[in-house]
Order: sequence, then structure tokens, then C-alpha cells
Amino acid sequence: MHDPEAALRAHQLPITAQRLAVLREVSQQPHATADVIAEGVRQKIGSITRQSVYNVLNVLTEKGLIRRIQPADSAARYEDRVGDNHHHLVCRSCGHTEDVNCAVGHAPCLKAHSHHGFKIDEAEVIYWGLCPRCQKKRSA
Amino acid sequence: MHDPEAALRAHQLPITAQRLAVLREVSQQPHATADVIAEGVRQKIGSITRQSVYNVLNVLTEKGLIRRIQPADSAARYEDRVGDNHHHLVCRSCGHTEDVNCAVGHAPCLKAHSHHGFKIDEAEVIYWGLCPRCQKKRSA
DNA sequence: ATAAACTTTTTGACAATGTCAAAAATAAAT
DNA sequence: ATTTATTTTTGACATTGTCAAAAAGTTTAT
Repeated sequence: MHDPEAALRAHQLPITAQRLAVLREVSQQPHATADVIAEGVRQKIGSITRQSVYNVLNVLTEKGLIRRIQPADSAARYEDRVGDNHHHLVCRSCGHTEDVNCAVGHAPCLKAHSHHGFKIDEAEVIYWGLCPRCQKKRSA
Repeated sequence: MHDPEAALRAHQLPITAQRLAVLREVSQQPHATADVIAEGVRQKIGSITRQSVYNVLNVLTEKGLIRRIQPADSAARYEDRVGDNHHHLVCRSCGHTEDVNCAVGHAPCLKAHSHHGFKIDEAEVIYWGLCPRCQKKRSA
């Protein structure tokens, strides 16, 4: 995110210290959870309430400035890589998350044959496994 | 599930009224959440505690008798269709969930090129959209 | 610059979904 | 039948997130 201030303006969102800080934090720590973001922001601007973090994350998500992902057994995570069609690799043990470029192509990358009369708008893919660190821990 | 009792025995699980009832309920109401299952069980055997429902669902999931799915913005759901490689279609509006046969083939159905040193064991796919009912509601 | 109008942030309570630990009840094995 | 092991219940608690009203801040218009 090169210019958080411009990004907010582009979406007609009033500029506040909290919004700038949250936006920067999401950018610097992709896939962080709300409370990790809160901690990061506090170290930079002194303080922010839990509720404000949620407010900001929600409004940024609605406007499409950031993206929310919610893997099983984890609080929601946020990233600022939006607009493309990538997926995620999640560690079953520690929750560590990485991006994976789409194996197929454009969104929705998997055709679901318009099953059951549903109108499908997204195919979400999560690859589950063990990250390198946790593989080592197990074998130890 | 034709014979829940045999299924429990096959997995060396002591047979209890609660386990039989939960197993039957998951079978009859695929994709139900824990509290929906609890309600269903109560109508059949009179009473069961919230904790027992969780205990039973957890042990059945660990043993592979049932499968847990956890779509975003929903409590965990359970199904007794296990061992094959199918995915899910989830309604963004009401949470209604249906099975979708895998578009590709065998599990894990998508190769993730062993990215980033992860050891991948599953590719989970969720198709997001609107179910027929909710499509109608919107246009009304 | 200033004031008015609007939005955001804070504060504090609350809801939903799960888990933990110890006591009571039940099933299985001898 | 009795013992042993497991399960169920009971009640407290943790986490993640939301709701509503008051306080503080930002933007717009004068």
C-alpha cells in the first residue's frame, strides 16, 4: 500500500489516524488477526480500542480496500492484496498463512456448473497442511 | 447411516444413547450446526447437554465417522458423508449448504505445487453464492 | 477561520460458539 | 455382580465479535 491516505480518499472515507494505522498494519503484516493488528497499531500510534479496530476493518473490507479471510479454527485474518484471484495455504498446527497463486486462472477460478440453482460468485480454496516449522517440531 | 451402533463399535467407541442420537441426527440433517443437532436430539431422546453434543461431535470427528466443515460467518457444520472428496456450495445470505462433487477428481483434488515447503493434505473448496430462495427474496 | 453537520472513536454491555475441570452417572469387562 | 474405565452432566470461563449511546474528531459551508 503506497499511499493509504489517497486510498481512503478514493473511497470517500474520512481520514483518521486509526484508519491510516490499521491500513498500514494490514499492509505490513498480511494475514494478521484483528488483535494482532490492534497490538501493532498500538505500538505505532499509542492506543486504539478493540472496537475501533473492528470498525475500521469492517469498513475497509466493505469498500474493498482489504480482504477478509476466515479459515476454520482461526479468528478472521486480513490482507491488502485485493482484486486478484489468489488462494491460501494454511498451517493446521500454527495457523500460519501464505498466498498461493490461482492454479487455474480468473475468478471464479473453478466452475461449479451452476449447481442446485445457486448463483455462484466466488470459489474459495484453502490448502491445508503443515508449514516447514511445524513439520520440524513434529518430527522432533 | 444404516447402522449407527455398528459404526460406533467398529471404532471402539462405547455405545450410548447420546452418541446414537447425535449420529442419527447428523445423518438426517446434513450440514446442521451443533445447536440444531442438539435441538433435534432433544426431540428424540428427551434431553442432552450442550457439552455432550460437543463431546460427541468432537469424538466422532476425530474418529472420522463424521466430518466438520466451518464456513466463514457460520458455526461449524457436520455431515456423515466422509471418505470421498466432495466440496460445498454455501449461500452467503442464509448459510444453506449443499454438496458439490469434486470438479477434478481425487483428494487432494488440486495440486498446490508443494508451495513454500508446506506439506499439504487437503484442498478445501467452498463455492459462495446465493441459493434459489435468497435470489428470489432479493429481487422481490 | 469558525460554526454546523456529520462521522468516527470510545466506552461498556452483551451474544454466540466453544472449551476446561471436577463430580455424577453409565457402559464394559471380569 | 463388581470393578474399572469412560461418558455425561454441571457450572465456570475464553475468545471473537457486535450493539448502542456518549464523547471526540473530521469535513463542509459560511
